[in-house]
Amino acid sequence: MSVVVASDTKEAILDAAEAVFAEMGFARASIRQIVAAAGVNLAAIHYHFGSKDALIEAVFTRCIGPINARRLELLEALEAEHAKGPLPVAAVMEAFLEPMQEMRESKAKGARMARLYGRLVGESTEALHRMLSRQFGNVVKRFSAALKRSLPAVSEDDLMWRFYFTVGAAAHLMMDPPGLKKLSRGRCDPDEVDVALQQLVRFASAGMAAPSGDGKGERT
Amino acid sequence: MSVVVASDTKEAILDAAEAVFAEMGFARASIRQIVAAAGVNLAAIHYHFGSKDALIEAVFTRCIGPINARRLELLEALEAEHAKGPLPVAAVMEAFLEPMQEMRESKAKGARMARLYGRLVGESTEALHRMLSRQFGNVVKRFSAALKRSLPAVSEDDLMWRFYFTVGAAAHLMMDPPGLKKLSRGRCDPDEVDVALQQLVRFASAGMAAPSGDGKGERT
DNA sequence: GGATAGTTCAAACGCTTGTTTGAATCGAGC
DNA sequence: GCTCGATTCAAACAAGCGTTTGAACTATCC
Repeated sequence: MSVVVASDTKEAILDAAEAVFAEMGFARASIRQIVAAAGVNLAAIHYHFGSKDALIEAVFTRCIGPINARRLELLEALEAEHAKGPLPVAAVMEAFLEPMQEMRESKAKGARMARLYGRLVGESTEALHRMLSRQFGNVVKRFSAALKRSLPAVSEDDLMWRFYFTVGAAAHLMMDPPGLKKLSRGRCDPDEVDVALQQLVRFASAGMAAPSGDGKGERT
Repeated sequence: MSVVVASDTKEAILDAAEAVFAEMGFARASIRQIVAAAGVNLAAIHYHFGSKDALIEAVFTRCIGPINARRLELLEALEAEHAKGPLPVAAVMEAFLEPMQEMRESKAKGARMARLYGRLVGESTEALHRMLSRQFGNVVKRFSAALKRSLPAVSEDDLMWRFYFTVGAAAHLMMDPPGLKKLSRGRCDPDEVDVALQQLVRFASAGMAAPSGDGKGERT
C-alpha cells in the first residue's frame, strides 16, 4: 500500500473523535463511542494520545490550524492588493469568516468540523482555553491591526468589542444551525453556506463600522 | 417561622443547581455536587424534581421566564411610546438585550444566571431545545414584528438572519466574558455591564440596519 | 396520643466512565 | 529464523454517575 504518513488508527481515531465530539459535545462524548466509530481497540486512544483531554486537544488543533492559516493567507493577499489605499472592512471580515464557513461546504465532514469548532467556544475547559489563546494569538493580532487600518474612526476598544461580537455571531451559526431554521420557521436555510457567509459578512461589517457613541446619547 | 412559599430545600436545590450548572455546564455537573452545594440529601433532587433532566428544565425555566417577560414588557412600553411614528431599531434591540444583561449587574447570582443562560445555546439537548422554543416563541414573534416595522427596507429573511446573529453575539458575551478580556489583552472589561450593553446595542443595531445586497455585489 | 401524609436520610443499586495491564500480534533488521 | 520495538487486543480496574429503596423523622389533624 501507500506510505503510512502517520498511524492509520491514529487518523481513524481523530476522524471518529471529530464526528462524535461534534455531535455530542466534549463532555457527553465517551471514548468508547469514539473507538467504536473508529473501529479500533479501546486502549488505542490512550496508546496514541495519552488521555481523553489530550485527544480533544489533538482534534481541535487539527481542525483549527488550517482555518487560521487560511485566514492569515487571505488577509495577506488582501493587504497586498490594497497596499496603499484603505482596506475595505467587508473584505477583512470575509477573510476572517470565509475559511470557517468554507469547510461546511464539503459534505458531512465539513459540517461536523464546523459544529466542533462552534462547541469550543461554549464548552472549553481551562486547558482548552489556553490552547485556544495559543492558536488564535496571531490571528487576533493581525486582524485587529487590519481592522484598525480599515476603520481609523473607530476606537481600538470598540473594535475589540465588535470583533468579539462577530466571533459570537459566527460561532452561534456553527454551533446551532437548526436554531436559525426554527427561529425563521424554515424560511432561512443555514446550510446554504454562500448565503450564510454573505449574511454574516454584511451583518458583521455594518456592526464593525457602527458609529461610536462619542459622549452624546444618540438614541435614534 | 415565615410562611414557606415553596419547600426551602427545593429553592436551595434550584439555587445550587444554577451555580453548579453555570460553572460546569450541564453535562459535567453532577447531582452530587449540587446536593453538596445546597446542603441537602442526595435523594432530595429526585424527590422534588424527578430526575436530573427535569431539574435542568426547572432551573432554566426559573432563569429565563422573568427575562422574557421583561423583554415583552419593555417592547410594549416602546410600542406605546411610539404608537404612530417609526420604532427606533436601537431601542428595540435594547429592549431585547437589556433584560439579559441587567441581571449580571447584581452580584454573583446574576452573573451565574447569565453564564447559565449562555450555556443553553451551546449545550442544549433535544429536550432542552424543545423547551427553548416554547419559552422563546412569543418573544421571537413579537420582536421580529417590531423589527419589521422598524426597518421596512430590510427583507424579512435578512431580519431573521440578523436577529439570529445578535442572539449569538449576546450569548457569546455571557458564555465567555473572560474571552473578551483575553482577546483585548485586558483593555475591554465585559463586567462593566452598562458598557457591555451599550456596545452590544450599537453593534446589533448597525448590523440590523445594514444595507441589503440587492443583486449587485457591492464589495467595497 | 395515635394515625397520616409529607419530607429527609443513609445506603445501596446497576451502569458507565477514563484509565491500566499484560499478553498476543505484527513487521523489519541482522 | 530470530529478535526486538511498535502496535493491538481482551479484560479488568477503581471511581463516579443517576437513580431507587425503605426506614427514620416531622408536623398536622382527629
